[in-house]
Amino acid sequence: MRIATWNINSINARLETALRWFEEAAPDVVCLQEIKCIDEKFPAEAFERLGYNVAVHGQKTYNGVAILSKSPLEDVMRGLPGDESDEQARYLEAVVSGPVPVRVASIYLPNGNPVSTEKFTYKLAWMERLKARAIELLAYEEPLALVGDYNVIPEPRDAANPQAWTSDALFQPASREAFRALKWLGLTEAYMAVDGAPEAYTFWDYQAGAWQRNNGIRIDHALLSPQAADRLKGCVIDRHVRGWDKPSDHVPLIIELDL
DNA sequence: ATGGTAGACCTTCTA
Repeated sequence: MRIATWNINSINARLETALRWFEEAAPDVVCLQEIKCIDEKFPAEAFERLGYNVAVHGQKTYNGVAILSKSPLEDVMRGLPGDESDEQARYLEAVVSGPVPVRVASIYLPNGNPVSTEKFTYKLAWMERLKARAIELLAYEEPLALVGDYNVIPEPRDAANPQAWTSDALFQPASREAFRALKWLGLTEAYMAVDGAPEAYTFWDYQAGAWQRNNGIRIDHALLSPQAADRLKGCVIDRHVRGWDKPSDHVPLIIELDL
């Protein structure tokens, strides 16, 4: 089973690009972030025609996440627990049914810039809530994949020009520590776990010719429970999609699980 | 030191 995560940067502005990739890659499950629309405006029919079941947690203008799956989705949960006042649509969780069910979460972790504002404290608080949810889910001792745009550059090797990110929320020591703390719970980062783990990026800014200069960062990640990591067969970044017409600034990250 | 791009939407915010 192949599970992908992709920050699509508006599903409606990107529908043609998205469908092109779905037909090319034929993934079993796709977690989308930054759909930038309310549930009613998600083009679900276009994906249902390709055989996908659709779960959406949308929001007007900003954020918004979705899960698309060829096999039925059960136990759908919208929103990250831990703060009733949080209205940002950044977390959607569901169980992909099958002989070996897999729980999947589509995560759009807050960007957190600028660092000296409440946006950064919100980011860190959100990561703390994600950690609490991960502790609950790990207790099930089942295959679990927490995938998405984490907005964290884990290590200097994950940026073409790490110096340029030192004052950015994505590369703050506190952000990186919180990401490491998630992994220390017993989650395996899929991309780093596969043989080789070549230096590669998942995001290139639209500005200043970042793609042409390969000035990218690796901020989209897949964290796996031990029961999922045991079944990990591969993890690839679909880099070429960034060179298409009307690209998202992110590209898909795909994990393959032997279920 | 600044500007460079993209999307939603109404004018500026977010990234």
